[in-house]
Amino acid sequence: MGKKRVTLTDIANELNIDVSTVSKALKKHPKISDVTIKKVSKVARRLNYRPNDIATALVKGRSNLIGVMVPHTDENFFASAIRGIEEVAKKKGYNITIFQSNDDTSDEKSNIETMYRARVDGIIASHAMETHEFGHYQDILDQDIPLVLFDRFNDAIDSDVVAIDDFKGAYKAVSHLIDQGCTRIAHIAGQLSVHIYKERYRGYKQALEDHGIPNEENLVVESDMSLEGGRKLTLTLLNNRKKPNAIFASNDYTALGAIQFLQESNIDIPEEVAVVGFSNEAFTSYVTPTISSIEQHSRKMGKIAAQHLLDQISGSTESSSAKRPSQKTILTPELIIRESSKKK
Amino acid sequence: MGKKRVTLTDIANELNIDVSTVSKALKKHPKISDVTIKKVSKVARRLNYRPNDIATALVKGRSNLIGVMVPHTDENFFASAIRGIEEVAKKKGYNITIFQSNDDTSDEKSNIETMYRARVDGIIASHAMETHEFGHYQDILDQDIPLVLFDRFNDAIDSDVVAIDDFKGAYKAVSHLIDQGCTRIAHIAGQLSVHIYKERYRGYKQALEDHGIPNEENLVVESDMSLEGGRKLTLTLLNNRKKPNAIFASNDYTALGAIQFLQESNIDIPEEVAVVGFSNEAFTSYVTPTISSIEQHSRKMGKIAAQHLLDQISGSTESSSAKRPSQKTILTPELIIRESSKKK
DNA sequence: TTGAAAGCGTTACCAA
DNA sequence: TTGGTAACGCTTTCAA
Repeated sequence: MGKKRVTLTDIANELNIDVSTVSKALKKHPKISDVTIKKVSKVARRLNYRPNDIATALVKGRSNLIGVMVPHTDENFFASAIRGIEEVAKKKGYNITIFQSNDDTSDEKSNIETMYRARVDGIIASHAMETHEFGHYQDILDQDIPLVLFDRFNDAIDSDVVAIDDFKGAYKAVSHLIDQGCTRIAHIAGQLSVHIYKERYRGYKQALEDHGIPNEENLVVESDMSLEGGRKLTLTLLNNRKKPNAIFASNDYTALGAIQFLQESNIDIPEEVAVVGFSNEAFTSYVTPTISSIEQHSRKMGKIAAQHLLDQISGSTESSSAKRPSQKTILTPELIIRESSKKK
Repeated sequence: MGKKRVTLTDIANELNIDVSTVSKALKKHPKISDVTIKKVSKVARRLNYRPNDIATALVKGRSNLIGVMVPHTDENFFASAIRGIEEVAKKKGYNITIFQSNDDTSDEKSNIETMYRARVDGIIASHAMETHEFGHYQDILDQDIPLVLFDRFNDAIDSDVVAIDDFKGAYKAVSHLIDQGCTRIAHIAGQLSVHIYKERYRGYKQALEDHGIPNEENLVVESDMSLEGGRKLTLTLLNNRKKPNAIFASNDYTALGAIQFLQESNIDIPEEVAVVGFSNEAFTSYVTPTISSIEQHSRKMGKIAAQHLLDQISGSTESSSAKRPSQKTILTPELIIRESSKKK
């Protein structure tokens, strides 16, 4: 049996005063005399009293808990977003509890259910890759539970959003390759049913068009975003009659796969084929050659998401009848140029 | 104002029956008639009722929450340990809430305070690097709150422990280098005041001794565990009159720094200097040359830690008067041989 | 099979 | 300045 914890009642009994007095004394309520405050805090310290936040949450109707759900906690991007969220939330006295969907819609639903039951004060989420129906997110909004979607979101849900401009990121990457003199630029895309990958593909096409380079269908391949996928698809691309002289990959793992395959084929990087990835994973600056990539500002994204959520929470506490319009923050991605695309 | 949530009372009023009946009906208590159960669940579904876990926690005295504290959530090792913890905990209906100490003892203390106030049912933690006084952990034990320390622990605290055998890991790494014919093996150590780094140093020395290789003081340097530190100290090591022909680094970042410096100095790896790191970070298999390292089984560590904690929790529920002795699980690390140390 | 009431640990309101 | 009491939403025990 867990040890019996010290309660306000214990302190009250010890001093022969009322619990309500103890409660007020501990929070230095102005109507309580200094002597009482002193007495109470002394006993509280002696008994090693710690408030029971669960009881407080029940009466206040607030848990001071923020639910955070991401596809995978151990992916660099999400881990650092979570870190950003935590920094901001903690400063305001909120704790966070973390859930992962494993990119599985039914896990996602059950996580939302759990958060709801735990009466979190708000939810920050990045939805599962395979989620295409967003009723469970709409339910959150319908319950007036503050919600912020980050990185992955969907226009069907009118919530706050923090994301980067994937279109612009891709546009920058491809324009840079064109600057370097590349003329036949291939694209290893992600599943085009997914918003962010579609946007990256759009940015790729737009950049080509704006620079008067024709868009060739067989220079675009769709991958599963794995390193192995990057290798295989690079082989496919090199089998083209007219080989590409650059590859823009939708993430860094496929970019790395491409680079490995090119190296094994004795193709010079970046002179014969230049490569740019996406996400700026830590390893891009460790490998040889270092890989040019797009920085997504994950930590900052997390911070902003938390900020939006806290705004909503404090907004909903006030009885402002007007409904606050949802906030959409789209960050500008940054191109980091490294060896894999910088020609002499 | 957040929307008013549906409660048991709402359902009871709707049906003109008592809350207690509703409560029992919803959990299909055997003494409640099937008709009532049907009626109740129908209304519950219609009103979209969700139990308030906070209220339940208050009356049951259990929060179903596990507190997890690590130095940094965005470090690969910890992120994947957390993932392991979550998998196991969730299966048993526990949620986890995550805290990071930022390797700062005062953050660590305040996190413990918060967890205590939140009435977590148990704590899994890896202590801050700079923590050398463990009273705040002892407090947890004194309150009979289940505690498991993982990876970083201290003998001053008699808690459950899950860790790897750092001594053995280092021993394996160094023995492997000797097998490869290396005779002058340097060691880039971590702060030797920290248990795990001290153990790795011990393993290093023991391996040398067991193979009849003299231990030379100036082949051992202490680093801050950063990539940059690895580079600088490799320079120091190469300045020795008799240069080393192998380096055993206490983590993968310093190993990578060493490799970069060796490459820039046109020293062949592994023929002239072989390198082994520690932790088996993902990037070790991406870089050139791939880096030999020691796998620490972080995910598994997390799973076992959670298992130990759940054992403690269920043990403390039973009124078994006998105090359960603390469980120490020491995993055996695994040597992963890659290009940086495998000679032809 | 159902109901009534007490209680979990706090807070908040009104009365003393 | 302090005390009493109801209330938060649920579970549990005992009575009906």
